[in-house]
Amino acid sequence: MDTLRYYERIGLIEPPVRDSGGRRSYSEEDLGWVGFLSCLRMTGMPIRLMCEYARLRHFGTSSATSRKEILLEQRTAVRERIAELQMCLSTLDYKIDNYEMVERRVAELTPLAQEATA
Amino acid sequence: MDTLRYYERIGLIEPPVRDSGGRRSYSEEDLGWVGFLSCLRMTGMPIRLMCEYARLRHFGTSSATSRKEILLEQRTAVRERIAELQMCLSTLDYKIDNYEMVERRVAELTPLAQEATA
DNA sequence: GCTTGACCTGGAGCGCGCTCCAACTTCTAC
DNA sequence: GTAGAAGTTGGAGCGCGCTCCAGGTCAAGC
Repeated sequence: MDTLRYYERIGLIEPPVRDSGGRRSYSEEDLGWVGFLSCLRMTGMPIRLMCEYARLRHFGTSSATSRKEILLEQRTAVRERIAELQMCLSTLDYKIDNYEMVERRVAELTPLAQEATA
Repeated sequence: MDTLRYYERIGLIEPPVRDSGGRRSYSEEDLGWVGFLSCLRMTGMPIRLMCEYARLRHFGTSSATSRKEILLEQRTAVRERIAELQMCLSTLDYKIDNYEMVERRVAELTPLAQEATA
């Protein structure tokens, strides 16, 4: 909510129509756009670039190529990010395995320790 | 570099030994740890949690389980993040396809437009 | 009529993760 | 020996993306 107003302020979304009481009333189209925006945000696209994309929208099909360009770059970035995360994932797997080995070793020693303190 | 000093200040890495001139000289072990830290950062783990993890390291094997716990949670988070990114990826694919269709449609119309202005 | 609660406004504040600064020392090359 | 690069320090500053605040307006329920 605060975020929507923030997006509106920075020109990321068009001011929606208001109801009789002056409240914002988002159309289906607005909501679709907001949904796409949050998708872009999730991919880590900086707000600034999203603003650029939003600005281009006003020019209709004549800006289609520029907008596609932005999305293509973002897609590449996302793919790289996924690859990066998968690398990290295998590092995590390795570390976790290590800890499990440590735990098993400790489990082997514990009964002895218990005897010693018995 | 500034980042390493920052990490040192907040206790994420141990102060490394210094050379004769007072400069930091990171051991292989230091570097390994730093490497793992940047892996964790890449996964989006907040610094605060990394500090907690670093703190636990001091207790040796007795903290193995807690540390494993942290890594397990992070692994889950990373997997979810990857899934999320893949969702976004297909949205991007869809949008990009759309733009390509728009371009093709424009390409079909352009020759006519050229004739019109000729 | 009156409370309550959700929304409105402009603007300030915040948490994160660095990143830069000025002033200083130290090593390196010429 | 001297200039310049590359480190050192504590501390301030910054960009991002919200998020909260005080004070006001409006609509609905009792």
